[in-house]
Formats: sequence, structure tokens, C-alpha cells
Amino acid sequence: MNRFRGAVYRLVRTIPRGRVVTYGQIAALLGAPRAARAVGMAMRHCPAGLPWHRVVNARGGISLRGNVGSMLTQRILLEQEGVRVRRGRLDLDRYRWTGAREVRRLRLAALDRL
DNA sequence: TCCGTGACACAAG
DNA sequence: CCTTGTGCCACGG
Repeated sequence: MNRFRGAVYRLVRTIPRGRVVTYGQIAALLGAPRAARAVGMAMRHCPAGLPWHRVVNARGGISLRGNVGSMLTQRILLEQEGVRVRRGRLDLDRYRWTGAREVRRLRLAALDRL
């Protein structure tokens, strides 16, 4: 497991129910603002138990290549948490989670390990 | 070590 | 609203 991917997964685990985060946001929060695509790569094979469905693209849409069934699954999981999806996208202004507090905590924890 | 490949982002047209 | 082009960088072969 690479450092970057591990960091992505730790962050994704902290996303609360009913909230979403974009790929670019995750990259930025991890200190690599231009590594959005790499976040996507990390999410391609994510560990079980991760709230992977709470990660969407910058337009509030569900980006998923190939497997259309997974896109449907993601939408259903989101709607089960109260996130309304209209015309294939959701309202980021309403559901976006910034995670500032949790990220600060993760960074402090990382510093403790140094 | 180098190179192609993306569950992306953003600006232009 | 779109579609395209470009930048980007972690990852794997």
C-alpha cells in the first residue's frame, strides 16, 4: 500500500453520512492539489468498508468508467443517505463536506508519528 | 528509469 | 448547457 493511497483512504473514511467530497478536494486536502486523477486511481480499487460512494467529481456528478452498475449503486447509496440526485448530479453547495477539522486531526496524528 | 494510462479539473469555444 | 484541449501526477509494467 502506497503512502498516497493510504492517505486517501484515511480521509475518505472520515466523510460523514449524507455528505460528499470531490476528487480534487481530496487531493488538495492531502497537500497535492493537482493530483485529482491520482485520487481516482486510488479509488479504483478501494478497501471494503470504505464509503467510496461519497466521492464525486467537481460537477457533483458520478464519474465511473466501465461498470454502469456501479454508478447506479453509487447513486442508490447516496440517495439512501438523503442525498438527492437529479439528472445525474447532486448539489455540491448543499452536500459538500470540507472536512477541515478532521484533516487537521489527521495531520497532527501524522506529525506525532514523525 | 522511462512511459502510457486514467472513478479529475478547469478554461475556452 | 455542451465539447475539446491541456495540465497534472501516482501507479504499474
